[in-house]
Amino acid sequence: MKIARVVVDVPAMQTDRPFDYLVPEEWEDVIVPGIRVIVPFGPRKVQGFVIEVASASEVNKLKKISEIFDLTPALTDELLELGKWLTEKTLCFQISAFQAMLPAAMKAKYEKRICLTRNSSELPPELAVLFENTRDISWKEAEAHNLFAELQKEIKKGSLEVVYQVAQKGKQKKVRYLKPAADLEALKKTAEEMPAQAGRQKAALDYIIASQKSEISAADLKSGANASDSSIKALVQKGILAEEWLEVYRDPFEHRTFKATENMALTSEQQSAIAPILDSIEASRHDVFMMYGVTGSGKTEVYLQAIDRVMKEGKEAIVLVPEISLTPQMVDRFKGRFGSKVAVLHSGLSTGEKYDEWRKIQRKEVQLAVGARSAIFAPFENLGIIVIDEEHESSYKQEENPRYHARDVAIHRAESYRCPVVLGSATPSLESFARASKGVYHLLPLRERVNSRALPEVNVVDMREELRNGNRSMFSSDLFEQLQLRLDRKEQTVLFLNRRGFSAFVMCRDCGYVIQCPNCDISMTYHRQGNKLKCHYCAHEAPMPSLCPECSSEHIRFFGTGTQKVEEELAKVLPEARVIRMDVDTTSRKGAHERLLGQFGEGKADILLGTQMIAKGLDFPNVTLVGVLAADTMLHLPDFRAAEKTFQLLTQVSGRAGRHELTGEVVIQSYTPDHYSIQLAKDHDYDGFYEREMMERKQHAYPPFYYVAVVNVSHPDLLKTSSVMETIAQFLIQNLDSHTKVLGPVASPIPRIKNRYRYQCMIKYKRDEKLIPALKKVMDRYQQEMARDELVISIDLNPTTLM
DNA sequence: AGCACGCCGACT
DNA sequence: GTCGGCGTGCTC
Repeated sequence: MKIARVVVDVPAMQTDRPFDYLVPEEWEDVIVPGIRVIVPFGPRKVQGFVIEVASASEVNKLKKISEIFDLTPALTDELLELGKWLTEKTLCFQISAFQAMLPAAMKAKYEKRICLTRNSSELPPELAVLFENTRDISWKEAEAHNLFAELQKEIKKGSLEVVYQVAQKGKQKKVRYLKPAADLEALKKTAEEMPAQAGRQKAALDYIIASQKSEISAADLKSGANASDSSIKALVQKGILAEEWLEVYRDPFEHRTFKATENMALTSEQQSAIAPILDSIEASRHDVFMMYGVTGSGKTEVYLQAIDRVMKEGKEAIVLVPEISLTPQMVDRFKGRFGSKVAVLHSGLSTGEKYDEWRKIQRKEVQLAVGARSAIFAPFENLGIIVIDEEHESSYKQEENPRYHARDVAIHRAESYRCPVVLGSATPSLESFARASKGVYHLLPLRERVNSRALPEVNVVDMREELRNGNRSMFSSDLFEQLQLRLDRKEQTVLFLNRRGFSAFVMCRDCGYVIQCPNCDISMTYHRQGNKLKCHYCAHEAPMPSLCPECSSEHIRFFGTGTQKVEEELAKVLPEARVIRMDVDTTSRKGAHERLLGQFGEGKADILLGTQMIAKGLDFPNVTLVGVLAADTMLHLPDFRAAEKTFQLLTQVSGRAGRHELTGEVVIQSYTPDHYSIQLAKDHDYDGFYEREMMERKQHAYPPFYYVAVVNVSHPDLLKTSSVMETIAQFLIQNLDSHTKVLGPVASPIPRIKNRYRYQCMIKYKRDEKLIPALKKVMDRYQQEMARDELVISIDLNPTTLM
């Protein structure tokens, strides 16, 4: 008998290995690597992935696979290999890697039920009641009745049985279709012979005949022929129509049309950028290209034409975009060029919609997947190119296990398919640009804008100066004048507020007391709606006090600037301006994003005010002014990428102005206007920034000169946390290469979240063979404590944030 | 992760 | 004597 090696859906260190199962003979042909199965595991049943089929096992008492979950493998051989690679690269469980590669709808759902084996009359009366109308009840229901002892007795006796059900979270959507049992001619005859009182039924048949279709959905029949359920039922019962449930895709773009576009003529610069890409497509060569092009230099057109070539060769393509729901304009461009050959995967879709888009890819009904980070796992089997737009974006790094970076996954997959990867950005990450400079990646510069428009002029305003001149408002006189000017000229403005690390905290002006979350060492954020305080880390809420809890002073109020406050302020100083505010509060509802942007695009507002989410990809011709209210808020975060992130953000935001005929201007307000990241962003000088920042990184031994790994420890007890971290740090110092630096341990930048204390230590290394084994050993050493105690240890190789 | 098994304290 | 508390270890 054949043996299947199965990785079970139990994310724990002890079960992070394959278990062997017997393959029942009738399934020998179906059970192949990548198939999901249900297997008995201890007393229960769990889902598992078959990763290998063998002919012998070292274990002698094997159990049989109980059920098959897939007819076609959920994971291709390539993805199975990729999963193994992910496991090693990110130190996650194999099962977590597999699950990360599949849509959430495919995750298993478990239910424990109690089932009647014989007759309810055999049960004691208090139990018999529960099984009066049903043969099985859920365990939870039984638990609620508090009849444990009785249940246990009956289970032992055998009149009741515990069953473990395994299902999938997401379902396929099915729609009822009706099909004539005979051919059309016969149907015509049947319709004519219909008794006179069956008018509705005849109408339905006539409608089907007129439609000329061999099958018709029940919904169509109801609305088109005004047929009722009863008349349809009658026709089915008479055997005239046959009922059939067919799978349909949920279409997230049902009510959208996309304007078809054709390849555009390329500028000479675009041509020299695309030539080497086409070359490596033709030669089936794996190359990584760093397409470094200023905003408006036409990167997307290059992607589109390279993809077009790939598709003409019968191959497939993946395009990653930062967070696609933020840039409907991007979807439009791909859908416009490739129409129904595109699957879109992004967070704005429901799990069901994502599942359907994924299955289009699996069934090879599309050749292009456009999506956010996880779209990198699109189950294509003949990839011809992978494009990562805005390559520097931090959202390409997953912040939960498996902590992978989509760029690394892309390069690994492209190696297997011997196809090119194109990284595009106006502000490449230092890591990628350094590789391009060294010749590891091919640099493709696009230095001109397609429409030859000059980049917008950027003014940096020193807010300290404003304060000295007696301007205490959040708008500098320069920004205010410019705003006024746009209003007069009927042009639009984008106002950007970077809220990170700068939300509205509440402080007492008399004693300086700042209200903090009782569970987290972080100040609470003031929310205007409901006059409430909220903790952004644990969602704890508290009413806004009218007196200081510390000194009972009345002078307690909120500081800092939120978008709501800016909106109020705008209403005061520019009452005639129409403002659209975009932040978490106004965009939480589905489709709110598109709606608000649509309104702004139609000119229904003068000012678009928002947070990070408006920094990306917006392209409105009438926007001629971009204001950045506080440029330096994230400059002071404890993060070695702070300067890089600031530069990227400012450059990106500036790119929103004057993209078309009208020239644009940018006003950046800052309390540290001389910082190089701000000054160089003002001059649109990426090369200058790159050189300057590389010096900093070299001096402080940060990436790209060193790799960084961070070990995080958290526990409800402070002493426990620090002592575990200390032990780990000592162990690492003793067991790593002598060139490797172990820094810390220190308390994390946010020392406590949800009543758990947090410590971390940073490892800087160049090449250290001992690192992964040492980290594995650490996890191994603490696995028991992590399972029993509340200890959590997490490891992030190449973190993008240290918070 | 679940779940069973097993070894100690406080009860009818 | 037994019920049930949770620490320990296993799952093909």
